[in-house]
Amino acid sequence: MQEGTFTAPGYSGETARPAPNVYAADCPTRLLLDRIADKWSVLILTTLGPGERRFNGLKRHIDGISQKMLSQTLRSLERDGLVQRDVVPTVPVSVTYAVTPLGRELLDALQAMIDWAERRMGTVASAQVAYDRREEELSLIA
Amino acid sequence: MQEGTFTAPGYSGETARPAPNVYAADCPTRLLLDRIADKWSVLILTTLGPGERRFNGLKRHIDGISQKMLSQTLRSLERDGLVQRDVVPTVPVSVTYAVTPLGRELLDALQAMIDWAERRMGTVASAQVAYDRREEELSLIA
DNA sequence: CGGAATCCGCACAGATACTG
DNA sequence: CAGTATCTGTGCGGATTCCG
Repeated sequence: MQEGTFTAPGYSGETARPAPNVYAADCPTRLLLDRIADKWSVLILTTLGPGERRFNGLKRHIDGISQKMLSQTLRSLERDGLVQRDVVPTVPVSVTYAVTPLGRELLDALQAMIDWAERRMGTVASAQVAYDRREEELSLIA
Repeated sequence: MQEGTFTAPGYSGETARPAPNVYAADCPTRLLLDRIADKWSVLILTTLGPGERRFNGLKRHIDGISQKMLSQTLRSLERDGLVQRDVVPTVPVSVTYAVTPLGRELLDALQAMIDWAERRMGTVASAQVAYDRREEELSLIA
């Protein structure tokens, strides 16, 4: 087994405890975030959105990803049923990846977030500049 | 300054290079993911969704978050213009956090993803079990 | 109450080399 | 082409302590 395998936090030793609150650590949103709130998962999904791609095709398209992280994240997505891996036994072997129907659903659900990023990341960048400038001024007083 | 300040990757030494492709490292989606694709940002935003909260109120509601990460992530969200911090000079001082209009927009955009998690994380969990069982069988053959 | 400062482990991510 | 194996380091995130 390779080092990082994206295992769930796994609250195993929970034998009849207070159970803090229901929003808690096992709410669906947190479980989802634990899986796709990383640097590459969403990028891979969106890249596969228009159609299937091969390993090195993905690697070329997603600038800066290492083959290790690509391989690792693809396996995680495959395990979660979001991506399907198909091996075509040519010589040399050719492997294609595609989003599953479940992955397509998630991709659709993520689209609003992606659209927001296109529209608003400029505003966010401005907010940062303004914030940093205020901080700068405050530190000059002291 | 505290240790982690969520600075951008910062491609500084890029003096006239090939510039791989346009999807690249500075597309809006990646910039957004670099900021909110962490363990706590989305959780804090959704917790602030219904209305403003105080520091320890947030800490109590988000099970498992440490003071450091709460403080750090709140500052990051404030810097990005997504969350507003208000200090009420009572004794002792009371500080409230609320989503800004920009943060509200993002929250709305994230809602589809959250809804999907509610509906489908069960399916994802099943897919994992099935995947792990297949892997188990394969390793038994070898 | 609402943090800041410090210490520290370990998981994650990158680089490199090798394989079928 | 499509990966795995191994080494290494950085920084994320937790625990603890202290402060206005």
